[in-house]
Amino acid sequence: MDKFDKKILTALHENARISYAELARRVNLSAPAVADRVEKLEHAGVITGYHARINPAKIGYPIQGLIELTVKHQDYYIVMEQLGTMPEILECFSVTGTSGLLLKVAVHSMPDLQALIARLMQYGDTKTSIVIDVPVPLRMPEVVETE
Amino acid sequence: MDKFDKKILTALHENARISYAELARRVNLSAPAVADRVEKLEHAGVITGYHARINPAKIGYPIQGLIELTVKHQDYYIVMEQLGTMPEILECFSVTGTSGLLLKVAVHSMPDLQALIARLMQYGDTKTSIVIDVPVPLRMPEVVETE
DNA sequence: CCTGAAATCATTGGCGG
DNA sequence: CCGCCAATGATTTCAGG
Repeated sequence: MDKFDKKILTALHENARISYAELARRVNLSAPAVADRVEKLEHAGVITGYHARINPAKIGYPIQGLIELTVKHQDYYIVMEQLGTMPEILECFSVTGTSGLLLKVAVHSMPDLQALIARLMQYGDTKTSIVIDVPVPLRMPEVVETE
Repeated sequence: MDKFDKKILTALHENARISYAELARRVNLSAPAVADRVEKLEHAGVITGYHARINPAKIGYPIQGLIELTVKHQDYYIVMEQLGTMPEILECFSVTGTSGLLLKVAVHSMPDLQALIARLMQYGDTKTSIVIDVPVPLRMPEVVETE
């Protein structure tokens, strides 16, 4: 993980669709060299994917929420299975503390949010917040050069 | 937003680095046609970016946390400014409820987490959870076809 | 939205540090 | 091991229909 890898990660985090040729120009290496490094970063698990970021509000999901779900321990695996079947759930974190799970969700309407909460309440207590704004949209940790 | 746009969004969410040629094959359109549609989706704000997903644990940030920050109202804009200067903060949501802000953070070590919390406590009460696992890594809302 | 041509890019193999 | 160069095949892009 040197300064080249650092620049590669930064550039691909900023725009994952740039060509190897363009990436090569930005980091001052040849295209085969950067392609090689990118492949190594993928294989090492540093880069785990490339994703288009889609604005939920523009495709019919104007309401985003965060739901803390306090699951009874014996239901944990049943819940995890169920979460996979609910398309409104965009992301899920298993966390320490009483709640156990934090879900990021997007829904069409308030009644839909209510229905989702009702469904989740089968598995434990819920505490819901509505997302008003996302002031820091997405950032990458500062890469620490090694070796 | 028809079935072609839906397929385009799904494919680019799954892998943002595929070529227009490959995308064209998957949706049964020509490469110029898909390139045109993608540009329109970007310009319409449906696609807001393409990002490499980087595993924080592999670049020196093994600990991820979620911090609820209850900001005193008069400090809100000062806090927002400060958050932009803290590289450990990966994402920030402004939410309803008492806490007001939810921060997703990644740090090198527990002492670093403690230091970050200490810094944030200047601006309000904090409640920190450690992320144990991310069972649903990232999903896209189901696209609803219109027109 | 498609086709087709020209420019650009990706990918491979071989060479040199 | 790592990166560069060169050549081939694929892709992007633009024109015209």
